[in-house]
Amino acid sequence: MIEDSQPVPSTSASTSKVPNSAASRAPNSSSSRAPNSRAPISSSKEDDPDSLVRRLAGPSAGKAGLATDQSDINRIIAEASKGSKFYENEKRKDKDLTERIDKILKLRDEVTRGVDLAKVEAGVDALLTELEGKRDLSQTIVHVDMDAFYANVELLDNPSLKGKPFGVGHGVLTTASYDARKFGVRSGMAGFIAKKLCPELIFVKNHFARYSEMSKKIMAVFQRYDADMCPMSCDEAYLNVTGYCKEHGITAEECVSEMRAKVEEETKLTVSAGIAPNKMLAKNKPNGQYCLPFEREAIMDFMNKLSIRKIPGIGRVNERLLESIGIKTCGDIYIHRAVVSLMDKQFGLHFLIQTYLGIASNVVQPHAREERKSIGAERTFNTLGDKEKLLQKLEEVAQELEDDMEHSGWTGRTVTLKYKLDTYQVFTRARSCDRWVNKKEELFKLGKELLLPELPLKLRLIGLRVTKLKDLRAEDSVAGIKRFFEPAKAEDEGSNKKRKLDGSPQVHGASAEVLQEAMPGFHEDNDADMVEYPEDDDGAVDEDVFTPASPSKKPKSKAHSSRTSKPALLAEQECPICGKTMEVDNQGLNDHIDFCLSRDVILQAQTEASVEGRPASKRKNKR
DNA sequence: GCGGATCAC
DNA sequence: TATGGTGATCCGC
Repeated sequence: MIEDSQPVPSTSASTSKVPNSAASRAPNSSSSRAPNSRAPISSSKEDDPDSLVRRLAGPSAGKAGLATDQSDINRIIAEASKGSKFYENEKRKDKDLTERIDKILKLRDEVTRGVDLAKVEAGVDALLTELEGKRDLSQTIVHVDMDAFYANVELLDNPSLKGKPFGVGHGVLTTASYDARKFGVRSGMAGFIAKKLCPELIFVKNHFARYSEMSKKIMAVFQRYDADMCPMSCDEAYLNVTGYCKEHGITAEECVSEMRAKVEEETKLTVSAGIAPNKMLAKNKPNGQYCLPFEREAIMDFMNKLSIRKIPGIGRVNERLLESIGIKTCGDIYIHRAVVSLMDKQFGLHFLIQTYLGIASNVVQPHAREERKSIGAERTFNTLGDKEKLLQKLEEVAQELEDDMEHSGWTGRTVTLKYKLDTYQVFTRARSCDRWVNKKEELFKLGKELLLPELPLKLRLIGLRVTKLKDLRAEDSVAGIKRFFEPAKAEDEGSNKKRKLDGSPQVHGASAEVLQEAMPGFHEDNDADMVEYPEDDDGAVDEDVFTPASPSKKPKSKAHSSRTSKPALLAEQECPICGKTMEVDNQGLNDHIDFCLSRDVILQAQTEASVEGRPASKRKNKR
């Protein structure tokens, strides 16, 4: 199996601005712009820069294939945002990034001056050959994800929504139905913006308990095809079906067709799948659906046209940085390999070359509990400036965190306070201590010590996170408890080592617990296209991903009328998630479960990057 | 060890 | 008229 390689792009640079200048030699190629769009006709010069308009469209905007007329939609979004603090913050970030790019370009000019690029390219070609030798086409990796998961579950439960544009979620949408997506409505979009794009838009509440229920069914199906399947969220997973196909004497396509049919049969929900020799290719669903020939040529050809933004680890920032040196597609990486090589620190040569070759990790393993690095809670609220009120928010967050840590069995040594100003700027303040912390009073006290010196501030978010974790369920509980009372010192790290690869079974933990832990966080994702998968590339259109917020706990709730319609049927019920018992009716229990699911749970997942190289990003930013 | 940044989901 | 939450990683100090 191939381990992913390295770091990725990153940034950094010196300062100042630079008139692009020579550049290596920007060959036209795809790096040049679409002829149409960029006419200098940008009438109003004080218009938002193109980069800002794109930024305001949200993280998902660039990721999906989206129609080419996206610019109109972006305009509307930018217009609706204008003047808000959110907008100003985005503008600031866009400006900072633009400056950062100027520095990079200047650095590039310095670094390439008088250099024999052909020679540099020759060196890269040697690396290329070396990496090519590591190509592994022996494994059959599948990436599956549900089509518009939340929206389709809602559709299942409320058929009258069929054919109508609707969004799931309140202030911010967790999902947009296909009919809403036609208007440019996306998950993660603020409700009022969505309404502007689509006045007819219907808002539907989230029903997390339902999604969880369906998710379990789906995952159970996937697991039949790969016991080591790795769930990435409630509607997405990677599988290695090499063994299954061999055992049953079937092809990957047959296997996946069958699996998809099973999911649909058992849940009435549809699932998209990509089959390829590694995770990156599978996720990009070559040809929209299904298989890409497991051959070097086909893979190289596919990669050549693939937008750099589709590569995991390349987000909006890295996309712009790479674009600034002429790299928009993976094929462009080769064209500009000399510059990438000379600026390895900034861009990550190894990672990019691997990406160009279409080589990535093909290791699929579920995430182990002991890989967890942190646990936290945070809450957004209407801007507050009053000290007492802020402390109250902090206390609430501390309580939530305690509940979570207790429920999941963790304690830790370092507490980090996070706060967001009303300007949307984010800051963190941390403190490590000598004892293990997981109780509300401790969390609150430490948080307070970190927050008070910063006041006065006007905040819109407060969060707490604990790191340097110790697993209170590791080993036998006796040792775990014993340690809890011992002074926190570096030695114990044993519990956090990865013992996952030694084949030992998943330690113990109640089966219910294990199941819960395996349940990934919730978020809606991907556009899975509203169409059939086109023949040509550009088939699959991954869009964005949005993890739902916890249910808004209306702090104000004046005229709350809930009392008026309290149904009968009250009964002592136990929440399957947190175990708490309460006297409620079914609706009440459901609401509580929704609450639990939305804030609690949370996958241990995610740690995959540390196991297989990740394309992380390294940036380097001053200030 | 801390703080800022970027990213995935 | 209200632009999320959880977790990870990397870099520079």
